[in-house]
This record gives sequence, structure tokens and C-alpha cells, in this order.
Amino acid sequence: MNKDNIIHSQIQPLLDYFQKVIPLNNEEKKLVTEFFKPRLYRKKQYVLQEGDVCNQFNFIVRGCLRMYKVDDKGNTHILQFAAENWWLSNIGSFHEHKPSELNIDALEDTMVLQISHDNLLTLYTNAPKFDRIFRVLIENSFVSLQKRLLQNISSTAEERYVSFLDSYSHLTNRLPQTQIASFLGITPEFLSRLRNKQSKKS
Amino acid sequence: MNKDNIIHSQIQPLLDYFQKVIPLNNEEKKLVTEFFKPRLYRKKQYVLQEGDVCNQFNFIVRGCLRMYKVDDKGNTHILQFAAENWWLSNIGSFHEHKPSELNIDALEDTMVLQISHDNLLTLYTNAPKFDRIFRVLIENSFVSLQKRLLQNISSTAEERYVSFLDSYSHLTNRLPQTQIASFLGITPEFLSRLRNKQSKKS
DNA sequence: AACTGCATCAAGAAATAGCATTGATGTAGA
DNA sequence: TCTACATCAATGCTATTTCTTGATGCAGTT
Repeated sequence: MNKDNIIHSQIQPLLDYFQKVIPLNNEEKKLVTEFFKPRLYRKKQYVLQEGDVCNQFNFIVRGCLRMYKVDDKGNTHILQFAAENWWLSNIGSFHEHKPSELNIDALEDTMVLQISHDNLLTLYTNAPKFDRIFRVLIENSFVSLQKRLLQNISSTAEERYVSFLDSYSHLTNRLPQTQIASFLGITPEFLSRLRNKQSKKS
Repeated sequence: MNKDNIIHSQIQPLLDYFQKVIPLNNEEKKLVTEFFKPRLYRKKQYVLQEGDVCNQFNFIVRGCLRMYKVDDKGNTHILQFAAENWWLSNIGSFHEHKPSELNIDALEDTMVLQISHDNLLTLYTNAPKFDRIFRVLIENSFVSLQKRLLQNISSTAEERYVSFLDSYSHLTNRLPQTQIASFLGITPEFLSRLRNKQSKKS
């Protein structure tokens, strides 16, 4: 399998993704294939490190990433997980070219397709359809973020955990519980006790 | 410990290294401290990934890196290990700004001091002494590379292994044997048999 | 004052991943 | 046919990561 084949084989999930939002013509497919570059991140590797500017918009082909903040005490707080067919970037840092306060790293070996800031602008110019596609994409992210915030300020850890199980059922068996705890904003120990309680219920 | 202290504490081994080649004056030490940035790579993390341009020259403060090529069959061939007080970069990619065919990654958590291509040029301009220092450095690398090549085309695996033990005695206990095998160009199984044979001899 | 919902610390147990070894078998070249 | 290696599969070992549990504490209700 030569390099072109490798790229081609990775790009398909992204084309499929776009296709579902709005069908693409061949010219547009070509642009996508040109501008998005596959890249492999290995488990624990940083995709974006605090202090660096986020210069790539990432689409996950396979694997799983997390975006998180490390607070003054050294505790990590996970804002978002992203697995197959999801997008992940620090949008603030990406658009304003500012150093990121957040980190992104790989929880598994992860293949992403990335487009640089410049190429994304070129893509918008050459194929305005992508303006809409990316608007939809951001809107979706926004909605789920809002939902999560609302839940965070209104629920107990147990409720949040149950709801997590519901929303992320495809991830619960893939993620270590330390990561889930960090996402829920509780300690791994307390999560362990919640789980214990849950399993006794049923 | 604030950031300046961290940098300062990491830079000393590099100053010592230079000092051994040619003594530096304070101005030159200041330049080194300014231009070389410490960076931590975690085990398995890429320092340089195939396809990217090598834009940093790396000095290893602690830990261990490897540089290798992945062939068409997916086998990896290690060109070089580098531990404390060694340098490692893809010099070809670095100087010609060309995408690298080689990968560099960390076999242990590794602290490096890196200087960017631009800053290295500035350093040469501001302190021509570094022209000489880096010439010496490259010459040394060249010589050991030549030695290794010669050995490769003229020795059996067993001879190469014995010679490896001799040259890299400080590393043999730190490196997994899979890595040593990949460096020697044999399979881990065959290395295991060689070792077995060796230990029966003595 | 007692109870609920969480945190922290320490210790172990359990699960997984990575590594080393061995046996069986194969092959190319001297 | 012998030497110097490779490949594949199985197994055991070790180290690392993850999960669980107990003990203790504390802030905010009730």
C-alpha cells in the first residue's frame, strides 16, 4: 500500500461524514482530499499542548481524544471526549491564533484528518458549501456543550453519571474510569462507589 | 519552582557539554540559554514524525530517543539511539527543510533541549564559535555512522551484537531487546538465541 | 447534632500490555 | 547439507495501569 492509498483509505470516513450533511460534487471531494492530511497520534501523545496555538481542525477517523484543562492544583478536567467521526479542536485558540489554555491528547492510538487554519479559509473561499457544513458542525457542538453545562449545574454526580452512560454508551467500555470521573468532575474513588451502588440496584 | 528555574536547571548539562568542546564566555552562555528550549517528551511520543519537516535540533538532557525508518512491510529499522548528552535530529530534513522519511520517538520519558533552525542560524551569526562546535559534533556523528555501516556490511549478527554491547554498554540494560534487535537488523527471537549462546559461553 | 454528598490518602487486587523465551518449521546461499 | 538467519505460535513473566475498598474529613443541609 503506497502513500496515496493510505491517504485515500483514511479520507473516506470524512467524505461520508460530509455527504450526510450535504452531498458534495467531485470538485469539492477533491478539495477535501487535498486539504485534509491524515496523521497518527499514539496513546498519550499531545495533539495540542497548553501554550501552543491550535492550528489544526481535527476529524477523528479512529481512536479517541480528550480535551482538558489542568488547573492550578494540577488536577485535570475533561471538557470533551471525541471518538470516530467527531471533531475536536480548541476553537477559541484556532480562530484567534491565541495560545491554548487547554490540552488535547490521545487516549488510544488515534488517526485524525487535519486541516490547517489557512487551508480551511481557502476551502471556505473555493467551496462556500463548507461554510454551511462547518456552521452546522459548530452548532451541534454548541448545543451539546450547553446541555452538558446545564446538567452540571443542576444535577448530582450520580445523575450526571447515569446521563453520561446514556449519551456516551459507545464510549463507556472504552474509557478508563479515571477519565470518566474527570469528565464528570468527581474523583475516581467516588465514581467507583457510585458504580457499586448502581450495580446493587439492578 | 517557576519557569525560569526549570529552564535554568535543565540547561546546565548542555553548557557543560559545550564547555568540554570549547570554553564559552558569558555572552555565549546567554545565547545558549535563550535559544535552547527545554521540552519533555513522554514515552512513545513522537519527536519527529515521518512526513513532517525536522525543525529542531535536539540535545538530550535525560531519557532516551530512537530514530528509525518504517519500511514498506511495516518493519522498523533503528538508525540511532540517543541518551543523555547526545544529539539527535534528522539532519537532512533539518537542513533542507524537506519532509522527513524517518521517525524519532521516545523510549523513555525524555527531556530535551531544542533549538529551532532559525535560531541556530542566528546563533552561528552571533557567535561563530558554534560553527566549530557543531562541525565537531557532526563529524563525530559521521564517524560513528561510518563505523556502524562498515560493521554492518562486514559482520555477522553475533559479531554486531558483541560490538553493540561494547559500544553501548550504558544502554544495554535500559533498552528492551526488541529495540536492540531492530538496531542490529535481526529478529528479537534470534537475538534471544544469540544471548542464550553467549551466556553459555561464559 | 446527625446526615448527605462529596474529597483525600493509602493499600491491594485485578486486568492489561509489553517483553523475553522457546519450539517448530522454513529458506537462501556457501 | 550446513550455517545464518526468518516466521509463527505458545507461554510465562513483569511492569504498568486501572479499579476497588477502607478510613477519615469536611461543608452544607436538615
